[in-house]
Amino acid sequence: MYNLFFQKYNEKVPLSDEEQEQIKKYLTPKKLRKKQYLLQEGDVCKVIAFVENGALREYAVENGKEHIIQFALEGWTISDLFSFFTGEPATYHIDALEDTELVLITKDAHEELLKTQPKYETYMRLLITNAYIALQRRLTSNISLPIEERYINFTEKYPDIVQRVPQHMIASYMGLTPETLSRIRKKLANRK
Amino acid sequence: MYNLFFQKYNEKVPLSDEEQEQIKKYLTPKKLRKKQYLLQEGDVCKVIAFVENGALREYAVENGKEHIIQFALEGWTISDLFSFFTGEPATYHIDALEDTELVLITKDAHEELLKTQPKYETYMRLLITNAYIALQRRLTSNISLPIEERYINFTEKYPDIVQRVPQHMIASYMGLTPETLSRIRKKLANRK
DNA sequence: AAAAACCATTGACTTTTGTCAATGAAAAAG
DNA sequence: CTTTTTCATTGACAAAAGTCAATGGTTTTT
Repeated sequence: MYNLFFQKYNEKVPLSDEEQEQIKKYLTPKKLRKKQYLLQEGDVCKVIAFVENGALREYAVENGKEHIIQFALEGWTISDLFSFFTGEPATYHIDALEDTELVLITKDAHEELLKTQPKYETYMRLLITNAYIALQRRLTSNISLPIEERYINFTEKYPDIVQRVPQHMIASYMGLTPETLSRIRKKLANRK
Repeated sequence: MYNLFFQKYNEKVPLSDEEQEQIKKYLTPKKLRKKQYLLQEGDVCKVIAFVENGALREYAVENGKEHIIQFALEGWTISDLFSFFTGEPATYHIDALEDTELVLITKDAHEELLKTQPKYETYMRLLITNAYIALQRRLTSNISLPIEERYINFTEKYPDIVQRVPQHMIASYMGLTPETLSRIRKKLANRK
């Protein structure tokens, strides 16, 4: 059940068996059906979710339109960290794009782990550092690259997302309309 | 010299006087003249820099054009974290927009502090968490809000940047040409 | 198995943004 | 103090992206 979670954890911070057992006590498994919400805007985000299996999206709704800010496939972590840390209402929705298995760290578990498990703080620090770096690179390519390049980079970096997620959601993630993305794909196909 | 640095540090993680003295040993002060580089693309980023005084920008160059990805005024922290943590060549430039006073944490200092000062890891974790949340909100508004709103939000959130930084740099930060930003400002002025 | 919902593509048209060039004002350099 | 350099604005035009509407093919639901 927690295989992938601990595999990724150990890649960042090697754990002894005892430490692993200790941490396991604080984890909560959860299954989500396709289209089911993990978080709705306005609710307080009470968990950090690790994806063992399946796919999720995180998105904001503005003027009735959905703007996807993140996907999460197996091995990824997803949450509304602002809401999680401040206790303020969430500004994002998170829901499942496929039937999904999650490992949840609740806020209480998070705080206990920080107190009792020094390696958990290191894990969190590295997790967020990596997320920050990835986000900064995404923002940079958003600002500085032409859309064709951005789409090519995306398909090369996340071929699994391209396969499993509808194109209009990828358009949303890139800040485009579905029509525009469709036309860009056509242009790229003709290049060859 | 390190006043603001420790003020911000204590806001995140309260320190005893001894801890503060201990940390001080690892810090390096540095002054930068306007237009001077802290980091050039291709070099390895060896420091995390805290701004005691002055202003910096971090930017990528693509097709001969500068794309600003971050500003840093006093109280802010700036670095190319990807390069800093991996030792790979930096993909960004950082230079001073005004004469600037910095507090540097070198890579060696960083690693020593992590080993010897538990509160330093907490400080880093919180620092990066906040940076991540801010970046995610910026990306969200980039994708989901019309440019007028984005500019208004920017001026409300960072009035000091608007005052101290040339407009064409703010345009760059927003992913626009200077002409477009100028027209947006005109449109907003006429609204009233 | 049939009906409904979802999805990608395309065309015609509108709106937004970028590009190029010119101007005048302000700031920096000598 | 004078000369450059930098900067913001504007106009005319080109390119890019969005909007609306329609089509046909999938997939999902019943």
